[in-house]
Amino acid sequence: MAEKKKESTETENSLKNTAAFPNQMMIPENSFSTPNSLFDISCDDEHHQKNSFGFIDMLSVQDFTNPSSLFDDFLQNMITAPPSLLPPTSTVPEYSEVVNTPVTPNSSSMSSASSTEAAANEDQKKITETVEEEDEDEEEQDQEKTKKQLKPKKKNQKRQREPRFAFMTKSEIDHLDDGYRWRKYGQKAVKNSPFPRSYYRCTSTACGVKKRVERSSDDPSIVVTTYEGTHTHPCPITPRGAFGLMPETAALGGVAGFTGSGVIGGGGGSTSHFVIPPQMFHHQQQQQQQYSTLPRAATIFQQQPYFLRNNLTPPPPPPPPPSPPPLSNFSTTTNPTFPPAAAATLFQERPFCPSSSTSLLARDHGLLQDMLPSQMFKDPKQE
DNA sequence: CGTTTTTGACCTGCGC
DNA sequence: GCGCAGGTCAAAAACG
Repeated sequence: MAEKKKESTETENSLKNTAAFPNQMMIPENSFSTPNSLFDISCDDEHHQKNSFGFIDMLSVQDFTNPSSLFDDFLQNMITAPPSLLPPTSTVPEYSEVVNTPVTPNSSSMSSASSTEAAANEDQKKITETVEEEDEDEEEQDQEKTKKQLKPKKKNQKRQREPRFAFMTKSEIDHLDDGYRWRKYGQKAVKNSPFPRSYYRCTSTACGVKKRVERSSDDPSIVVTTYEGTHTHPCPITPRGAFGLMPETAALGGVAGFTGSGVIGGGGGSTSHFVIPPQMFHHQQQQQQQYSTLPRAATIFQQQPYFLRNNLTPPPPPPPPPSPPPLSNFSTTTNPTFPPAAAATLFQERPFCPSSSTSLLARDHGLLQDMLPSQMFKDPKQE
């Protein structure tokens, strides 16, 4: 009810504006419309070189220094990765992001992971500088929070930032159901955008995960969701089957509730594809093996196209396939019993696959077959 | 009646 | 120091 009210008002707003996410890019809808493009990009050497850390690049400006975050392993990989695999920072826009697989006009979606906005990036930089201080202050700050209403905060205490993870979703629904329960605690008008930004907090006690939801002023149909923090509890919605891993992975360190790239089908005809860095995902996979007896989830990453990260003009999209399986279709229809909004189809990025694409593909196939249409796994070259 | 949303006020950080 | 913008709080209202 209330949500619908809000929805309607924001939808109204959405008709008016443009221009709030200059740093965010959309990918042409057909750029990933085929399995071919979906899976081949990651193995392209040139792309590989430049794209391997696309997501990482983006996250590198995030608060991966937070020792309690799932970015720990991720960061380790970052640090230990051969320098040659790390793209020169100068070539990577600060606000790059991953966008993938938009599908249908109404239910198409895209994901992005980024620090989302200039402010966020600034924050992250500051975080990096002050992370040690923050670590020490964490407990103190919790106490501080309780007092803060009545007493002024310490001036020298910088606000703690959790790792952020943002993605864009093409959806009519602002607040996508990701399986967790959120309580709205604030709403603010955003400068240069007619759309308000909503602030949500995980309702679980002791779980400080926050979520910001705002609608892109560039494209009102796009909802930008920014997660901040790490869930410390299982997902309250525990769908059976492949998606059962969601709560676990989330509890094990998935940023703010989703475990990787995936598809969220909003109840109202929206889907969201989101992506996490491969290292992160591998970490989670390992964790899953340790903790989970549930079926594997489909796990596919999608490599981020170079042009997306570097603000380049996208190359002409590949010719449309004879009958490309609409990604949105499988994401919203292949698991009818699963809460659509909580569904997650994971896309695995494969930055380190120059010579092992076959085995990786095979592995992915095993993971993917849980939920992707069989034609999705056909080797494009065999077609 | 418990939970969630709304909303104005307040706080903080930053740029000028 | 001041103003602005983002973020948060909490009382009140709405909802189930």
